[in-house]
Amino acid sequence: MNIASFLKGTKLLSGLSDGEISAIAAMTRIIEVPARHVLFEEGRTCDGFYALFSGRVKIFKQNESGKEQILHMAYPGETFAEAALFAGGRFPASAETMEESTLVFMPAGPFLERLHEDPKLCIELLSGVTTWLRKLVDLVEDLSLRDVQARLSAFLLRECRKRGFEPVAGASIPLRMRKADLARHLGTAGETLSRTFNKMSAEGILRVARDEVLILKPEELVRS
Amino acid sequence: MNIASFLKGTKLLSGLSDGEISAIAAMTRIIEVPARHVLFEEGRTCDGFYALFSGRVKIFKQNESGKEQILHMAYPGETFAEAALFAGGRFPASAETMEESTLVFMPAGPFLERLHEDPKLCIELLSGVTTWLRKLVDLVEDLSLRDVQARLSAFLLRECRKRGFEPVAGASIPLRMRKADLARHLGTAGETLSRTFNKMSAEGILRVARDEVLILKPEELVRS
DNA sequence: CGGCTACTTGACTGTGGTCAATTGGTGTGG
DNA sequence: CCACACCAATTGACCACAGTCAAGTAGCCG
Repeated sequence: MNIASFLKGTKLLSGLSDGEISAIAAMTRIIEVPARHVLFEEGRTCDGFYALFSGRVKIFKQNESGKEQILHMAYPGETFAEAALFAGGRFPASAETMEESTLVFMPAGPFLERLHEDPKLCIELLSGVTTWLRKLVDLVEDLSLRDVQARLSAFLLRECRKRGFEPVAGASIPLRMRKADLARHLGTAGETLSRTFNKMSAEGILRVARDEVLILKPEELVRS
Repeated sequence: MNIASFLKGTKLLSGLSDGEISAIAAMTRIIEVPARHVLFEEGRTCDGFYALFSGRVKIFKQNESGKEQILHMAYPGETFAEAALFAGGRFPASAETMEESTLVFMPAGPFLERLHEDPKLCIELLSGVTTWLRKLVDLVEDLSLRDVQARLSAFLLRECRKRGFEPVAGASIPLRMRKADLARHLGTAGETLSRTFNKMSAEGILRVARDEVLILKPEELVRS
C-alpha cells in the first residue's frame, strides 16, 4: 500500500498538503495483526495513535465482572486514540481487533513535535477530537435517557445517515457486526436485543435478516 | 474584576503569555445573569464559549419526557462549550445557571481567528477538549458498567482527589449541590440516591449530613 | 454428518424508576 | 416566639425494564 495516499484519505489528515502528508507518512509504522489482538489496554501510557487500513477494531471499556461497553467500532479509513496523546497521555479505554487487520501506527513523539509547527494539523485534530466528544455525548444520552428500543432506533438512523441516505421505507442496513457486539455497543445484553428486534418486527417497523435490517416504517424509528 | 487576570487563572488559558491573554481578554464580554437562566440550548448554533467567574452552571441533556442527565457541573474558574466551536458548531447539550452568576463570554469568530495564529493556544485547547473526552468516557463507564452505589462511590472519590487529598477515614466532602441534582448527575432518581445513602450509612461506610458527606471506610468506597 | 458458534426463546429475578404520602428544616410574618 | 408555608429530602408500596441463567434452535464449515 501507499501510506501517504491512504493517510490523505483519512478525515484527520485530508486537509493537509502533499508535503505535510509525506512528512507525516515518514514517521509511521505498518502493523499487521490477527483477529482478537489487543492493540492497547485502558490505563496504559499512550505511545501513539492508529489509522485503520483494513479490518475492524473495537474500542471498549470493561468492568471487573466482565461486562463490556463498546465505545466505538472503527472501520477502514478511521483514526483512533488521537485524543489519548494529550492531558495525561493514558488510554481511557481498550482496543482490540475483531478481524485480521492492517494498521498504520503513528508514534506520539514525532507527531507531537510536528503538531507544534503545524497549526493546520492542530485544528484538524481539534475538530477530530470534537467529533469524538459529540459521539460520546450521544452515547451518554442513549444510556441514560433512552430505553433499548429507542437506542436501537437511534443506531439504525445513524447508520442510515452514515451511508448517506435519509431513512426511507425499504432501506436495507447492513449491521457489519455480530448481534452480540451490537448489543454491547448499545449497552444491553444479546438476549434483550433479540427480544427488541422481535417486538419491532411484530409491530411491522422492520424486518431482520442474518446481518442486515430492512426498514419498513422509518417514521416509527424517528418517533422513538 | 480584571478580566485578563481572571482568564489567566483558567486552566485553558493559563499557559499563555500576558500579551496573548490581553489580546484574548479584549474580545470578551461580561455577562451577569440570575439563577435558572438558560445560557444555551442543545442544537443551537454555537456563537462562542464561556468562562465562569462566579456562580454555578449545569450542562445537561434532557429527553422528551423531561428526564435530565447532568453532564457537568461547572464552578468558578472553569471554561465550557469550547468544544462546540468545532465540527458543526452546534451545542451538543444545554446549559443553565443554578445560581446568580457572572460569566466571561468569548465570541467564536475572533477566537477562531486568533486560534489559527497561535499554536500554543491551539494545543491548550486540544488538551482541554481531551479532558472533557475523558470525563465523558468516565460517565459512560458509570452509566453502563456500574450500579448506583458504585457510581456514588466513584463520585465521592473523584471529589476527594479534586480537592487534593486521598480518601482517608474522617474526610468530609462538601456536596456543593442539592441531592436531587447529584442524583441527576449520577444518572439516577433522587429517591434512589436517598436509599443508597441510607444503605451505605447502615453499612458504616459513610455518614450523610445536609450538604456534606463524612467518609468512614474509604477502602469500601474504592472496592465498589 | 457432526460439531461449533451465533442466535433465540423461556422463566425468573433484581435493580432501580415512579407515584404518593410524610417528615424535616428554613425562613417569613403575625 | 410560635404558626405557617414552602421546598428538599425521605420513606413506602408498587411495578417495569432489562439482566441472568439455562435450554433449545438454526446456520455454517470442515
